[in-house]
Amino acid sequence: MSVFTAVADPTRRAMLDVLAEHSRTVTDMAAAFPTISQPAVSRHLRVLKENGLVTVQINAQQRIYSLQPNGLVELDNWISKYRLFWSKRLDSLEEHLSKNKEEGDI
Amino acid sequence: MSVFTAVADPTRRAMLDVLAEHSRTVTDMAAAFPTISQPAVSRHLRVLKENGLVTVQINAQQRIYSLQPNGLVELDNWISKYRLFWSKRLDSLEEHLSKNKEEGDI
DNA sequence: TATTTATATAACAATACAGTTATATAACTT
DNA sequence: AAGTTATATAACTGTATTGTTATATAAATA
Repeated sequence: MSVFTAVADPTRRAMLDVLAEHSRTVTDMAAAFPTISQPAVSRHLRVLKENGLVTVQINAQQRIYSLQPNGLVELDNWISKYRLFWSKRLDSLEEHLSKNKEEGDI
Repeated sequence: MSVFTAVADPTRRAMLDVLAEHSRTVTDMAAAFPTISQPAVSRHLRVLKENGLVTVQINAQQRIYSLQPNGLVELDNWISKYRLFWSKRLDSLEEHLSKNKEEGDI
């Protein structure tokens, strides 16, 4: 699986959002996602871990999961190829707008 | 389906790469992806279109697909929330490195 | 030591996804 | 008009994904 697949799931994206606030144990995460079972939470966390999106610290029986956005850097690098395209598009829009500013005919 | 799911598929990401060079007809795209059938190509293009990643122009029987990275802007906005995190991490790494520069004990 | 707490894994069911072949649709060409 | 070209859709298959419940594992507590 890739980091693209990892963030394709809306529950996992929500989990990253929650972990962005602060690190949490599995039990805390399960409480934050009451619509799914604890095993489902555990498996989502495993996927996030396997893709470098979270790290785990052991504390007695607890596992404390923390955001670790390494995997997102990879995603960001991929997107950066395309960033050029939308800045181009915005440039030509701006150009168009400024050209037609006086004419009010956008 | 979301733009996250749209780019989760490696074939669709490759298609975006190809379209980033220049716009192409479905036949051209099918030629660029000889391992999958034309209907499969058509469906991938449909998914990309539904998620604002490509646009279509009609020319007789041909459909000319072009890169239209609107959907990627959405993805980029989502990531930007986390960009803060890895710049933080890099900052503390840099801090650590400069602190220990003279000591050679990274 | 027996019980409780915290988490992970196994086994399974339902759904989603990507691919296939066959075929429909629409426009151009002869 | 008949045939060809370009693309999309339908129907189906295999596999992946996500969820469930039951259970295993390991550490803390009584």
